[in-house]
Amino acid sequence: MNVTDVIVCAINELLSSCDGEALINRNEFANKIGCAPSQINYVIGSRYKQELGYLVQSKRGGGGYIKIIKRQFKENDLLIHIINVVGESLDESFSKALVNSLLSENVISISQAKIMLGATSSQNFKGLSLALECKLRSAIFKSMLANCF
Amino acid sequence: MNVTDVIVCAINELLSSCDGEALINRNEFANKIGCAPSQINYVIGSRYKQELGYLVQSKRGGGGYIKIIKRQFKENDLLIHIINVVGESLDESFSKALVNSLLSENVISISQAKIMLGATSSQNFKGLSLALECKLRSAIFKSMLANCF
DNA sequence: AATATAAAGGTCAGTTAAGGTCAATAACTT
DNA sequence: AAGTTATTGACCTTAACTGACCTTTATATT
Repeated sequence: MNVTDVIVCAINELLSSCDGEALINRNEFANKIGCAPSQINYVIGSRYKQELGYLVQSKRGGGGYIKIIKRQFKENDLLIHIINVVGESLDESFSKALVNSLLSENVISISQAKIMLGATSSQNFKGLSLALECKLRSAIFKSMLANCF
Repeated sequence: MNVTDVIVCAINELLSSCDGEALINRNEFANKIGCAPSQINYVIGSRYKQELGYLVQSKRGGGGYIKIIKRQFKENDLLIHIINVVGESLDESFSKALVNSLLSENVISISQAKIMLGATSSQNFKGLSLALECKLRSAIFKSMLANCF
């Protein structure tokens, strides 16, 4: 069994015993497992992605922590589906279309839609290459959806 | 819970029980909390900034005090204030503080706040320089606010 | 009135305590 | 052999906290 798997097990156990919220101190946790602290980041980055329904929050400095939250999506599987449909790149017109379709299906409200359109507007990315713009838009779009519910 | 959080709680309690005005004697207050007097300044400086809608007044010498006043914004004034306050660069922690401030003043709803937090999360900007990240966040943040109403 | 002293609050650099990133390497898989 | 996944450590950023020293103000003394 990989160290990575051990970490995954430990986090999952925390998640299920703590109502979907695992709160850890990175150093202490790494020490208990017996690995480098940075491996905790590797595991979180590779196994607890947004598209899998997880949210990760953290704070540095004194009293710092990492929090992993498992989302209950229920009937909003549509969200997961859309998050998966959006790959690593998203252009403005497709992003607009997605927002409009979410709106017309009443998954999001008009005010939410407006914010999303603002966030993904190409105006925000002036000066960047198109490839970078689309990559960022994809990350931002998925992040908004994942955080939204 | 950090000492800083204890101080924040104590100040917030004073603010809400005293009609938006917290009046303290620094030494006495620090003594009650159990910290160095200068930590009070640290907390005020980092949590009760003018940009977040607070005014801080103080007097030294005998009978000295520190007064923290929570500004009351009318309607869209807070919105205007925030758009003005955000320059060409915005780091994650300040952006979070601004969103929370909009939320607590009921200028935006919780679901709007979540979308904004998702859109401005540093996770979206991995691989970029800090300077570019903050520049983009500023553009996105202002764009969301501008579209929002 | 001028001066000295005491009683506040302010500042800032330095310390400690976290978590984040990334490139290099090792260990699997196919 | 090539490609993917795991693992690490050196270096970075952020946050909390403190104490030595500074400035301001009020009050007591001469």
